[in-house]
Order: sequence, then structure tokens, then C-alpha cells
Amino acid sequence: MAERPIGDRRRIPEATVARLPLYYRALLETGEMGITTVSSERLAELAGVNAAKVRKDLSYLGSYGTRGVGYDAEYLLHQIARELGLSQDWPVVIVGAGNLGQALANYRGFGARGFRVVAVLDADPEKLGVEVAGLAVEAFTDLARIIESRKVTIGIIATPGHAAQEVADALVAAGVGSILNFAPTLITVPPEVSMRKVDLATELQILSFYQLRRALLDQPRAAR
Amino acid sequence: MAERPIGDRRRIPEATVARLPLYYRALLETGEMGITTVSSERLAELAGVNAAKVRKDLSYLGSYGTRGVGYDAEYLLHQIARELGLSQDWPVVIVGAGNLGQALANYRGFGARGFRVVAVLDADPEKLGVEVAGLAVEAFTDLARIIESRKVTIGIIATPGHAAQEVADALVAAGVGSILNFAPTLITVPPEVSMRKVDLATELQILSFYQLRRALLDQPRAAR
DNA sequence: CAGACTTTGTGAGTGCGTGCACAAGGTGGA
DNA sequence: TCCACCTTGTGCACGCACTCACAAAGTCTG
Ligand SMILES: NC(=O)c1ccc[n+]([C@@H]2O[C@H](COP(=O)([O-])OP(=O)(O)OC[C@H]3O[C@@H](n4cnc5c(N)ncnc54)[C@H](O)[C@@H]3O)[C@@H](O)[C@H]2O)c1
Ligand SMILES: NC(=O)c1ccc[n+]([C@@H]2O[C@H](COP(=O)([O-])OP(=O)(O)OC[C@H]3O[C@@H](n4cnc5c(N)ncnc54)[C@H](O)[C@@H]3O)[C@@H](O)[C@H]2O)c1
Repeated sequence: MAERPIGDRRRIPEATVARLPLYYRALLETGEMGITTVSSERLAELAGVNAAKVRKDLSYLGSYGTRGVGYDAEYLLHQIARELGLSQDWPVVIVGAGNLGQALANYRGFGARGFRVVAVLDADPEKLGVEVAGLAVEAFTDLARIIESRKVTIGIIATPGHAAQEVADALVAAGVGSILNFAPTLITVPPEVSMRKVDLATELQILSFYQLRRALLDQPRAAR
Repeated sequence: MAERPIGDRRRIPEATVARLPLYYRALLETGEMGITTVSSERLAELAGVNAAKVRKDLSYLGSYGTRGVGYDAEYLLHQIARELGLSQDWPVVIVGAGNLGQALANYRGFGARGFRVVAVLDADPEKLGVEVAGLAVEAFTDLARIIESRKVTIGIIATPGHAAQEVADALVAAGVGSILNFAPTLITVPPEVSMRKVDLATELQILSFYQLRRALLDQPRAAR
């Protein structure tokens, strides 16, 4: 049951990485219920996936289960946290103190894992100094200084779309390695920077696609 | 160049459906610049994908391009809109008038396409009547009535996680066919209902995974 | 009108992710 | 100690999606 070192092991598929947070959350919840051992079957149910997938996913982390018994919940939790880097502290900046930026700054779910909002920035002078979630909004022009001095690794873009690329460039130039983009715009970053996007409009349009399909199946004559 | 009817045609892959909104947005932007014809190469650049993928994606909608020329931007826009159901009006309810719910309600990007927030609901009596984005917050207990009378087809869940399943059940029971869930919880819905989730914590954890990997590559001795 | 040129539409090969099914391995009871 | 039972870990087959590469089909020029 030795811990494998992180890094030098067979590559973890992207799809698996995306599911690890689900398992992590599920384990946290069972942990609160005093459960000590969990089977792949149970974990699958909690995470809403297939049991074989759970086992295969976890096997990428190492052999942390016991045949005939299952996985030790706490130990597995620890391993997943270690793999995802949740045992570390990740300082985050939010750029754009509008509707969304403020909501994000106030979001409690952040601190739970190691993510900590250390600054909220805005380019609008009117917003400067406004208090958001216990932080005073700072000037976008101070980005580089703030990122360096507070060792920020993750940047969240919550500005209008037309400013997103500019903000992304500034974040990258300042040394941020990961960007989460909420603006509905394509932004490009160098390959060594991770970028993910959350796109509300796209999500809704995907939903309406399938909604339309169903409507057409029910009454094929309604729309053309 | 006849329009194919929607519905009875070869199935559109899910991955393609997820990209159609990108093309749509890209076309909207070129449209503003007075461009009339667009090549798959150009569209690919705008959407940040591979040109062959663009052509294959668009070919699922029908043969709307002209060899040697490209695609008529306006016509293509129209076809994608039709396919995604954007030519229709989609009434939306937001359940949960907290930080996130209010930010979403205030989001302008909604109306642009056919999505229209017609109600914001909350279970907390304190929130009742509070004005959010020009709408008075209504009681969660009125959900069924509101959904039926306003022909709501899409529900957005912006409540705490512990209420999410209950809200989802209520939405489904009231006849909503599509759900977008922002709560960090697994919710289950019947197969005939579409459900998508936006999970901030997961996104950050995926980012920190890769961030950690890179940090380890740079200085393998730092963490174990 | 012919031929060069451009760009679409798609066949085919490849790789990744999924899920089945089962051997391997561990537990507990007799 | 042996055996019945349980659950993991994984080999394997399948399917979806991505990309390349090219024939088909249209435009433009001389
Ligand atoms: N509000 C939502 O629920 C929601 C949902 C999904 C996506 N979005 C997207 O998120 C982004 C923000 O939305 P919002 O509703 O908060 O908009 P908003 O207009 O309320 O806020 C944008 C903020 O960004 C600031 N800003 C503009 N340019 C900047 C720059 N160069 N550097 C730093 N700050 C700058 C503005 O001063 C403003 O405070 C938009 O791109 C929007 O499309 C919003
Ligand atoms: N704030 C963010 O930026 C953010 C980001 C990502 C995800 N989320 C998630 O979105 C959800 C909402 O976040 P928030 O920050 O707005 O929380 P919040 O506490 O500010 O708002 C939640 C609202 O839901 C209402 N509510 C509770 N139970 C309800 C029920 N059964 N029916 C109707 N309404 C009910 C509450 O009265 C409250 O007004 C949470 O699950 C959170 O994890 C929030």
C-alpha cells in the first residue's frame, strides 16, 4: 500500500482527471457519515458513473483498494487530494468585479478546497476600493505586481468578452499558469498555460437543441 | 441548396452539437463586419478548432457550402440557429436568488439568443418580492403554476447543493424538459429530461491538477 | 471554352474512452 | 487449513470522435 510518487507514472487520461473531483466530493460526503470503506459500486452510484470506470480511474492512481473489501475512504480521499493538488494552497485572482465576478468572489465553495481568492481586480476606476467578499477591488494595472507578490497561479476572467484576450495576455505575462474563462469569447494562450472555459450561452444552446428535438418527435408537424 | 427538415436526418454527434454554438457566435461576429462568405478555414480559426472538423460538423446540417467559395455567412447562421432552436423563444426560470442566481438573472448574454428569464424563485420568505433584474422574486411553492402558465422549458438551479435534487424533481414534475445545474451535487433526472451541469469546483480542480504536474516537472524534488 | 485554382464534402485510418467480463487476490467462516 | 465469497484490477472489444488526404465540384481567368 505504498504511495506512488506523483508525476512519474503512467499518464492519467483527461477524462479520468475530470472525474476525480466527483469521487473526491462523493468521498467527502460519505466521510461525514462515518463510512470507512467504500466499494467501487457504491462510489459509482454516488458519482453517477459506471463502477468499472471508477475502478479503472482509481487504478491510474495506484492500487489503493483491497480486493473483497473495497477502498479505505479516508486513504483514498487523501490520495485523490494529493493527485489533484488539493493539499496545497492555490491563490486565485478574479479579474472583473461585475455581476459574475462578485458572485464568484462571494462563493463559499472556494475555500473548502485549497482555492483562495486573494484579489479582485477591475479596470473601472469607479469600482476601485469597493469591498467584495472582504477584499477591496484593486486596479487592473496592478495585476503583475499582485500576481507576483501573492504567488497567484490561477486567474479567473469575468470581464466582458472584448476584454478577455487582453486580460488573458496580462495574466500569462504575469506568470499565471491556469486560466478559467467565463467570458463568451475564444481566447488563446501559450501551450504551457492551461485554459478552461465556462460558457453559459453554449450550455443553454445545447439544451435547446435537444429540447427542440424532443418537441419535434412529439409533434413532427409543428415546426418545419 | 434546399433546407433539410430538422429531425429526420442522420444523427448529429454530441460533440458537434457542442461546437455549433461556437460557430454561431463566430458567424455573428463576422456578420457584424459585413463579411458575406466564410471558408471553413476562417471559421475554424475564429472558433479555435480544426478546419476539417468544421466541414464535417457543418456537413451534418446539410450541404450548405459552395466548393471553391465557402459558406454564405448569413445563410449558415440561419441554418445553425434553426438547428439549435435559436429562432424560437425559450422561457427560462432561475431557482435560487442568491449570489449566483442574481448574477445570472442580470446577465445580458441571455436575451441575445432566444433565452428569456421569466421568473426568479426562492424558498426564503425574506427574498420574496425583492427585485432582481426587473423581476420580483417569487415563491418556490409557485413553481408548478409559473412553469405551466409561462410555458417554461428550461430550468436553472442556483440553490445550495442540498436543495438541488428537490428543486430538480419539482422542475421535472412541473414539465420542464431541460435543466442547467450550478449546484455542486449529483442530481438525477428521468432520461427524457436533458441535464447539464456547470461545476466551478471541478473546473478549478482540473486546473490545479495540471498546474501541479507542471510544477513537478520544473522541480521534481519539491513535492514528493 | 479550357484549364488552373480554390474549397467543400467525405472515406479511411487512428486513438481515446467506455464497459464487459473475468482472473487475481484478499477475507472470513468452518 | 481449506473453501466459499466478495471486490478489485485489467485485458479486450467496441464505438465515437478527430484528422488526414483527396476526389468532387464549383469559380475565375485568359
Ligand atoms: N453574469 C452572469 O451570470 C454571467 C454568466 C455567464 C457568463 N458571463 C460572462 O462573464 C463576464 C462578466 O459578466 P458580468 O455580468 O459580471 O458583466 P459586468 O459588466 O457586470 O462586469 C464586467 C466587469 O469587468 C470590468 N472590466 C471591463 N474591462 C476590464 C478589463 N480590461 N480589466 C479588468 N476589468 C474589466 C468592468 O469594469 C466590469 O466591472 C461577461 O463576459 C459575461 O458574458 C456572465
Ligand atoms: N456564487 C458562485 O459564484 C457560485 C459559483 C459556482 C457554483 N455555485 C453554486 O450555486 C449555488 C448557489 O450559490 P450562491 O452563492 O448563489 O448561494 P446563496 O446561498 O447566495 O443562494 C442560494 C439561494 O437559494 C435559496 N434556496 C435554498 N433552498 C431553496 C429551495 N429549496 N428552493 C428555492 N430556493 C432555495 C436560498 O434562499 C438562497 O437565496 C450553490 O450550490 C453554489 O455551490 C455558486
